[in-house]
Amino acid sequence: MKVSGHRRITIKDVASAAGVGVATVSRVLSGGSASPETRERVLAAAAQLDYRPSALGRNLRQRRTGGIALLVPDITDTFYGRLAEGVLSCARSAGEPVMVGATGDDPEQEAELIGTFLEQSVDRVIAVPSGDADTWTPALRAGLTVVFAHRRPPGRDDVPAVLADDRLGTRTAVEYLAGLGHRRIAFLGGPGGGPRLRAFRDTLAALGIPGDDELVVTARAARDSAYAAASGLFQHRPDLTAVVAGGNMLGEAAILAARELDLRIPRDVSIVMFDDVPWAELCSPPLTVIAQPAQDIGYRAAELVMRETTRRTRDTVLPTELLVRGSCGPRLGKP
Amino acid sequence: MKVSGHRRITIKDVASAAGVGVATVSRVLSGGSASPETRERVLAAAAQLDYRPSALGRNLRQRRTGGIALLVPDITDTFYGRLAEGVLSCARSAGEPVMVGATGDDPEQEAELIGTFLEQSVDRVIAVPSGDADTWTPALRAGLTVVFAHRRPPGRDDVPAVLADDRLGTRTAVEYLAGLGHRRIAFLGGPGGGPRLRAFRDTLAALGIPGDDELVVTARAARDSAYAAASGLFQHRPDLTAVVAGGNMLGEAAILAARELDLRIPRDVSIVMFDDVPWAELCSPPLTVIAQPAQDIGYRAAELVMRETTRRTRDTVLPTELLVRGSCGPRLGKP
DNA sequence: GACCTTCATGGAAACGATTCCATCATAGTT
DNA sequence: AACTATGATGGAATCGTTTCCATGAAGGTC
Repeated sequence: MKVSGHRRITIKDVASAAGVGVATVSRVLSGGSASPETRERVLAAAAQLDYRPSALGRNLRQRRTGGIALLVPDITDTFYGRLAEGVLSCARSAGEPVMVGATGDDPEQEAELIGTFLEQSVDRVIAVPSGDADTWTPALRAGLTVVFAHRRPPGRDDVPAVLADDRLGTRTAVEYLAGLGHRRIAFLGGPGGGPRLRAFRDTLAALGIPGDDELVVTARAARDSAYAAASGLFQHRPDLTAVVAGGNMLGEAAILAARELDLRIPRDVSIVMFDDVPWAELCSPPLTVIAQPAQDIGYRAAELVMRETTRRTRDTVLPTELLVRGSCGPRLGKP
Repeated sequence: MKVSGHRRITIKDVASAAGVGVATVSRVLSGGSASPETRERVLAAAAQLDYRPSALGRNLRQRRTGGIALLVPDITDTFYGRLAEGVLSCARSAGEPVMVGATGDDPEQEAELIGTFLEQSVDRVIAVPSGDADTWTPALRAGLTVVFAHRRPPGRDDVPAVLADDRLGTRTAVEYLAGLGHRRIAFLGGPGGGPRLRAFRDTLAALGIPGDDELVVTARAARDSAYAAASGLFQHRPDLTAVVAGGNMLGEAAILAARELDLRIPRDVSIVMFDDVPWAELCSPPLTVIAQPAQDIGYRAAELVMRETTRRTRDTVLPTELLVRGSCGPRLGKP
C-alpha cells in the first residue's frame, strides 16, 4: 500500500506518462533536440503532473549547484543590507538561490561559513571579507569563484573585487573640510578601513597639514565599540574640529558622543560620514555624507561572479559622491 | 594520467585509505557503531585527506537539505535586517545554511521564490508573507515546514507564527496619544498591517473617539509611496494632531513630509512610530517609538522551524514596548 | 558441541537528475 | 539498390552519499 500522500514527482513519472524515456524528457526540458511531436507530449505531461526537476539530482550529477553565497559582516547594517539587495536582485533575475552568512567581522566565523559553503558545493561566493589572505586559500583551492565586494584582504590580488572609490571619496571629504578651514581633522575608522585611512593620511600630507596619530582611531565592528572610540576621541582631543567617520555606524556613534559631550554640530565639530543612509536627512543638522553605491556594488559583484570568467579581471571601482548637507561648517576661532 | 589538480575527495578515497568499506566510513562519521580501532583508522584517514562529506550526495539520498529559507519583503529595511540577523544567528549555531529571498512585498515574486526553494528541496521556510493564504498552499502540500514571522496571511491559521504584540503595542501608543489630549489621530499603515489597523480602530472606539476613515492611509512597500501617503495625509487633513506610523519607513516618510510642510514636531504634530531603530535617537526631536524585538522574532522563528514539530503550535507573541522620547507633545489649542 | 544472539563489516541499492553511447529509422546521395 | 549522413530515441552509467541486508566472527547458554 502506497501512501500516495506526497511522493515527489520525478522525471521517471513524466517519462512514463509521456510514453518516452527519461533521457528524452531531460533533453526536452533542458532545450536539447527532440521532434516537435515528442516535445509537445513531454511538455504536456510535465505540466499536467506539475513536475519540478529536483535541483538535488541535477546538482549532484553536474557537481555544481549554481548557487551564490554572500558573506557580509553584519546584515543589520543598512550598507550591507543594500549591498545584499543588489546581489539578491541580480540573482533573482537569473533564478539562482542565494545563501547568506553574517560573519560579525570575525575571521574565524568567516572561515567556518566558508567551510559550510564548501560542503554545500556552492560554487560562487561574494564576500565582504573579514579574514586575511590565507582565510581564502581553502576556498580558492577548492575551485570556487570568489568576488570581493566593498573591500579586499591585503595581498589577495588574484581575486577580483568591486569597490567604491574610497581613495577619491576620502580625499574629497578631507579637502572639503580643509577648505572650510579645518586643520585638526580626526578619522574614525572601522575594520578593514585600510585604504581609506591611507587616503586620509595622504590627503592631509598633500595639503600640508601635519599628521597626528592620536587623531586616528579604529573601532571594532560593534556599536558600543564605535561609541567608545568616538567618545574617547572627543575627550582626549578637545582641539579637534572635524571628524571623518568611516561608516554609518561610526557616524552614528560620533553624533551620539558629540551630543553627549554637548558639542554642537557643526558649530563645535564638523562631521562627514561615509555612506548615505535614509536617516542622514532626518538628523539635525542633516548629515553631510560620502554616498556609496552600495546596491550597485552588490549587483556588479553578482554579475561578475556569475560570469565566472573572473580570473584576472581588473577591479571594478564605482564612484562616490560628496553630498553636502548641514553637518559641516567653517572652523570657528578656537585660538 | 590524473590531473590531480582538484578532484573532490570522496568517501571512497577515505574508505580505501583506511582499508575499510564506504559503509563503515559513513557510519563512523555519522556517529554509528564501529569498533574503536576501526573508528580511529577512519578518522585518521579522513583528517589526513581533509575529507569533507558532500552535502549534495547526502541530501539527495536523504531527500532533504536541512537548509532554511528566509523570505522577507525588503532586506534593506533595518527591521527585516534585524529579523534576518536573528534567523542567521540561530541557524549558524546549528551549522545550517540559510537562503534568503526578497519579495518586494509582491505575492508573485513570493510565489516564484517559493518555487525556487521547492526546487532546491529546502525543507524549512521562515517567511514574512506577502501573498495570501493560497500562495502558501503549494509549499505546504509539498510538505515543507513553514513558520511565519512578523505577520501571517489572513486565514492561514494552520501555520505557526512568531509575532510582535501588535494589538497591545498599538493600543498603548493610541492611549498614550489620547492621554496627551489628541483626538484627531491618523494611522499610516503599510502592507499587511491588518491587525494593527484593527487594534487602532478598536482602541479609538474604546476611548470614545469617533473613527474617521480619512485618517487612515495605507501605503505600498516603496519609500516614495510611503512619502506620498504621508504627505497626502497632512495636506488633506490639516486638523490632525498626531500620527501613528506602522513601520520605520513610514515613520521616516511622516517626518520628511511634516518637515516639508513646515509642521513642527511635536508642536504641530505628534508622531509615534512602530519599530525602534538606531536613528530614532538621532532625530530631533528624538522619536517616540513602539519597540519590537525584531531579532528575537527571527531567532524564535528559526528555533521553531528547526524543531519541525510545528503542526498545531500556538503562536508565539512577543512583547512590544513604548519608548517615550520627544516626538509627542500635548495637543495645543487649535480651536 | 550445537545453537542463538550480538556485533562489526562491506557490497550494493537507492536518491533524481544529466549525458554518453548504441540503436534505429529516415532521408539523401551515388 | 546500396550506402551514408542525420537525427531522434532510450538504456545505462554516473555523481557522492546513506542505508538495507547478508555475512561472518565472537561470545554466551544449554
